[in-house]
Amino acid sequence: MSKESAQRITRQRQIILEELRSTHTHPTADELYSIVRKRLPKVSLGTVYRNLERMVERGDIQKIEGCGGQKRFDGDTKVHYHVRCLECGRIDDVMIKPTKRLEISAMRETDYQITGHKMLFLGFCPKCKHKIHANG
Amino acid sequence: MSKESAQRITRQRQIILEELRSTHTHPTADELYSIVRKRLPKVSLGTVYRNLERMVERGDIQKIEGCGGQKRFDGDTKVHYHVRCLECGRIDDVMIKPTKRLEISAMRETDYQITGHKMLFLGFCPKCKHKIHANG
DNA sequence: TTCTATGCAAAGCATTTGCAAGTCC
DNA sequence: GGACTTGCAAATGCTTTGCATAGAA
Repeated sequence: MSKESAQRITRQRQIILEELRSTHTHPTADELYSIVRKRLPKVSLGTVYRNLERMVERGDIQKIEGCGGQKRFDGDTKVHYHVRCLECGRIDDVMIKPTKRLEISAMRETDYQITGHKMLFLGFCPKCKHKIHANG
Repeated sequence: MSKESAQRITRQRQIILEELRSTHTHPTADELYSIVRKRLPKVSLGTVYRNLERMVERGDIQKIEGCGGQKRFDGDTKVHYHVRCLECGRIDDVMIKPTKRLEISAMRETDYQITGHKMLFLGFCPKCKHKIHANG
């Protein structure tokens, strides 16, 4: 029951992963679908969703939630943080080394067994922060 | 354009806020709707959604994203963290004092102007952590 | 009275799913 | 050949919205 069925390397799966890994824009399933379709015009959106979900489960990619309606995906498996621009919605990586210290404090506080954490910084990106100041 | 129109204190709005503040379960809009309906049987789900959204904008409550399909809400306006049980989905508060230190590091790293952050711990709640060990 | 808020129902959007056909091993 | 995947389209689930009516100020 806990054994997963074998994985097959399909052309769709390869290209989806390849394209996700070669971008830094943290695309939505929909955006990635557009990208992949340039190489695989007949691919379906369902296939993109199914594969992304599976890759997340296997730990091959990361899912970023809490960025508005659509989920976003990140092909970088290194554990790292993200930042979202409150003005334009853009997501960037924050290559701070995540700290176990906070998890230990949280574990003491809650009696949970804590296995990880997700951090999302909020603010204004280099382009938008000037706009904001001009209006302020 | 940045001036908001006046707010009216309706019975619906009052009760929605009251009920959200008096629970610690971080309910979804839907769950809160069920609760509110006990006191206001004719309230509509749309009203619950509209009011929650407005309260979030005004900073009267917090929205918790990244916990699966539905958004969750927290009537506690004190800044604090959350933890989600990977087994049963339960959300609890983590009353760690959020640190500005990480925001400062992130600001250096990214050239964003960072105004805040959201942290979600992941793990197993006191009830579920025993189950997991039993199977492990 | 005036303008915001509500209830209801329909619409919208992202995501998931069923199924027959296709493909990998 | 058999099991896993895909494409297609319909279905699902959460949330938003339009509109006439009700209600707060």
